[in-house]
Amino acid sequence: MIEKPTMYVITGPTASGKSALAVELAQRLGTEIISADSRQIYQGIPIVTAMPTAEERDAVRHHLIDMLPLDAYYSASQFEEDALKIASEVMERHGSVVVCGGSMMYVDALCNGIDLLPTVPESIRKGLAEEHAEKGDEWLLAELLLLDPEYYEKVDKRNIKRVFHAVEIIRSAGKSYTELRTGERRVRPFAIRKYMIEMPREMLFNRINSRVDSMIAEGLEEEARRVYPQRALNSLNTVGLKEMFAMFDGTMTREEAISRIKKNTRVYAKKQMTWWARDREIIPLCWNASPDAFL
RNA sequence: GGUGUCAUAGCUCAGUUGGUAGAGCAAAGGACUGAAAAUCCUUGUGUCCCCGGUUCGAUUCCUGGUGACACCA
Repeated sequence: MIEKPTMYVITGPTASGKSALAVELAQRLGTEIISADSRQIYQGIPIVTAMPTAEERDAVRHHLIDMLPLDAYYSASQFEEDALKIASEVMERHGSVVVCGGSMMYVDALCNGIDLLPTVPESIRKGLAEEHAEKGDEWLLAELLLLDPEYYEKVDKRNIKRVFHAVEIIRSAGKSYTELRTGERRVRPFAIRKYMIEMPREMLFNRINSRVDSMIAEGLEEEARRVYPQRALNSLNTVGLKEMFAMFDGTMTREEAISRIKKNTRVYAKKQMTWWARDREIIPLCWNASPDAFL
């Protein structure tokens, strides 16, 4: 019996040391890295996203980073498709692949699959946005109740972004969202070992704070200023940039902006920990574990 | 040394015409299936500085103390 190829997934809260560990592991396995990061995939924002360094990228080949223009639309589903394709190529070459990233939904989409929904045409999204702006949340909720009463019951009605999304999906597909949302898990033709780096919270928060300070020292402000004209883009709705934009707009002092970045990064790290806390397949990994722990 | 003001949640402060208290920030917990570093939800017991007094009852009023600040010497 031939051993199945293995995908090693390294997740963990931001600033827990995923990238360095992934590089070490990939070197030991003689394989490549696929990034699962919804912001590192974009070009032009290497500082705020803590992109792998030139040395790391020279040492190990990285996929799905630094490749999309900021205005490109991307999603967890597209990530699933792209990452799967690359993963099978890499596994064919090397027998294994390392996935590294902190975007929770991307990791889940790759490991378990995500429902096949229609891509929403720009015209439908825009049209709905205009209608929503004009008629308000109540109207949008009524629209969902009409189109899909079952999902209407389930959805968090105060999270209007979700309501909006359901309606645009229904309009694009001509089917109810409930029909499309099967939640089915896909079985992958390879083994998956999913790890999460664990670190005492105080230590993690200290690392986050000092990482923000070094981002500032490396020129976060200049990076933010360069992309400021495009600030409405989703790719730039990101911790570290939105606070800088507020500073440029004069609604925040420099000092406030920096401490907000630290705070919001801490909140983000907590969100990641909450997400993976209910993942039964995740294997906790002590922050100072050596790559031997995997083999 | 004298006079005045203040002392309430980790921080900044509000408030109780005497019936043991609440905002912002900080912090904590959670949701999540095609925007996810997004989006959304929930959580405030604290010797109301200390000792006494008045009162059925004091964090609130009064005496004294301690500390901070301001002004006068």
